[in-house]
Amino acid sequence: MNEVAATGISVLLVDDHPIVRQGYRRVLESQGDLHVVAEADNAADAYGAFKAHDPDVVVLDISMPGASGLEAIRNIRARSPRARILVFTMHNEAVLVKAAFGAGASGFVTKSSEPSAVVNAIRSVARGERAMSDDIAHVLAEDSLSPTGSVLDQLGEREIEILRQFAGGATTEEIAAHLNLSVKTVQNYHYLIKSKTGARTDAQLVRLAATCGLTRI
Amino acid sequence: MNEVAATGISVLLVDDHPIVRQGYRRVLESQGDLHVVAEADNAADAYGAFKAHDPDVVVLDISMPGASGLEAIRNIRARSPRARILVFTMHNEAVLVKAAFGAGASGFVTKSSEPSAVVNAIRSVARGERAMSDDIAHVLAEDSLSPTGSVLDQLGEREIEILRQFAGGATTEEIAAHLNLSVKTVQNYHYLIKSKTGARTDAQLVRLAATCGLTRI
DNA sequence: ATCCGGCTTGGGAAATTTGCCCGAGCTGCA
DNA sequence: TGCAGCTCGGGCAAATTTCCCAAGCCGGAT
Repeated sequence: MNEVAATGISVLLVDDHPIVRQGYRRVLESQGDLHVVAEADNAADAYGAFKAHDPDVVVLDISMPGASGLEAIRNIRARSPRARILVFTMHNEAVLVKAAFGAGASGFVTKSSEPSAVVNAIRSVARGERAMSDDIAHVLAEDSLSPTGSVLDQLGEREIEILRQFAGGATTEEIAAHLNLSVKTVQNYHYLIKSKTGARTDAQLVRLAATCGLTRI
Repeated sequence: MNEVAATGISVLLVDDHPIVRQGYRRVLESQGDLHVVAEADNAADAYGAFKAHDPDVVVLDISMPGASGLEAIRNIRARSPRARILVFTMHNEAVLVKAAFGAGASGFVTKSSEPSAVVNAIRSVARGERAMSDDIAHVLAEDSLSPTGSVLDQLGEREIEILRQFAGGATTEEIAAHLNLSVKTVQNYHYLIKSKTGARTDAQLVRLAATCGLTRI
């Protein structure tokens, strides 16, 4: 195994914007101990690049077209449980953070973070530690992170079905009719799902459902 | 007037993500003829920085918190009609592009563009030419041919901005705070957007925004 | 110059939904 | 047997949505 700790930390950059990758690359390389050994611009290529270069840390933006970034995390972790993945995105929704950690991410920093915070997060993740930026810690703190895995694992069958129909665009009445439930019960499930997943908005719920593959858009 | 053509092109960078600015700065500086003379992380500061440094080109991301990026473009152009503004964002929706040029932008390139395309666009804009990346030209071309305009064409600028933030997961209060509007007004827009687009559900609204490229999931 | 229409901004009030409490029946499991 | 969790719904105050309206502004048409 090539443990490159002595020579620095090798990084695989995954982001769909070329110039953004280019910028990150320069910022990271200027640190001295960080070396970008490969890049990928989509989730599908990410695992191939990971296999080919065995980087110490994968830095990836989960908001990419095509397959979900969460999928990429699961993909890499499933076959290489040692992989250290740092999610680096502009989103700071608790549901996404939990989903990312649930999928196997080692860290989560937002693009609002100072560059120094980002590079420190990379170093932390490379050492095997968990890392997150201050704003993420805040949203998670208010949310009381549950130690269970994927967000959907917290949901029962009924809850998932209602979430699917809701994210698909169905109204509360339609869902109630489809499932032969009272409107009140559907409303309660709606609320329950929100509190379980930490979504504070219907829109966040739809995004969650989409990132979990519950609905396609 | 300090025409700095002989010594290169001075650039003001406006983007709300520190590390992204840092990255752009390094990419641009490495070109030799491009010099980042100032940065701003929000629309409000952008004009101040513009006045203070009189850059040849303003490179700005229109998807920022606070006042809309379009607002910033109008702001700068209103007081300095000579200003050259290059919009640089991940969004590629035709309505946004048209709105940006309408507000006075000189160019529009997406973050999907190759770095070389971006720096060439900056040079073109500095020479007073109009510039846009290939993908933008493509969406504009298709848009002009399409008999059935996008659903988003029915929406005004404010409505689009609010839809984007809503679909991104922001609450009504957050949107109101971002745009300096009353909660009531945001609620009214929310309703207005629904009736205009025919969406009967928040979830449908999010899906609509996603299929129009207003938000990424 | 004037009017018309659309955008933007908000008020008001009724209708609906949310947020969060509760209990009850069911199942599986220890 | 008992506990835990899912499913289902009642209740009720608080918040939001829904829909109507008005006023200012601006651009285009007359």
